[in-house]
Amino acid sequence: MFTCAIPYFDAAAIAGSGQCFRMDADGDGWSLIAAGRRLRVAPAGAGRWRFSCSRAAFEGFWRGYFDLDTDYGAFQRALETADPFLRAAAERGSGVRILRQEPFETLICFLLSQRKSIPAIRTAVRALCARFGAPLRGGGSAFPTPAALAAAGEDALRACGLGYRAPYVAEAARRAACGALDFGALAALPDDGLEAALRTLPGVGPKVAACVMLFGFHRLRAFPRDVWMNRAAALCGGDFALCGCGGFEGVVQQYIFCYARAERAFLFGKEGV
DNA sequence: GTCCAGGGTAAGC
DNA sequence: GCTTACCATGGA
Repeated sequence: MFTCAIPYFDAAAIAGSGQCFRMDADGDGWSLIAAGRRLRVAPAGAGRWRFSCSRAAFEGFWRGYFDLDTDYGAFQRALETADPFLRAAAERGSGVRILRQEPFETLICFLLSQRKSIPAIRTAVRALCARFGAPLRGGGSAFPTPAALAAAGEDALRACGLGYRAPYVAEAARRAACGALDFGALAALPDDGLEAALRTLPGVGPKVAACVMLFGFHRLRAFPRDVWMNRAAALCGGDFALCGCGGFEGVVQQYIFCYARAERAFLFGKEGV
């Protein structure tokens, strides 16, 4: 066990942010599996959080995973002078962090996310991990390796609820397994080069590419445009006033996403979405 | 049963 | 260039 105070960190906000799909409510906290490691996080009062790992594991892995060395206070301060909508979003979304998830897992999750609800995505990801991921001591499974998914076959992927997205996942897994898709090389590319490379994959369009860039490669300029962004932008005269947010547009997007979903009735009317 | 979901693609204009 | 059917299936 390791307990510490963390500013601008809220496990509930992260679990509901839609950037990860393996963080499950568990009693008064949350359980998750990342990079083959299991963790439970729970509030410990007064801005403190309790992690079910050693201090060494926290410092060696989870600190980076939760992006705790990035100053989100600076993002919050920069948004204090933004327009009222972005200010409200920043206040509501404070505590969200851009996780440093594995690129392959992020790619697969957002490939299968298209035209799916978040609960449905979680179900599909759970099925993939249960059938093709390596079991972990103490329960649960790691996210499947590229080789495991490449060998699965499209029918077995469909059986996990992927539907017409099964060929997309199969092809991405094949390219990753054979090395044609080299995540180390991708990480060295500038933003535009990375986006272009991702979009050579079938099933990867502007939105999925932006999600993989933001959540899998920590490119904070990426701004995924989904149905929630379009709805929210319509309330802002067509688009957001992101001037002043140069360099962390993706963080702002997460704030807007959390705000729009949490306040959907207030923002869009009770009979809307 | 109906409707929609963290979209992408290909066909048609 | 921009619009439009269509894609499978789980959840609400």
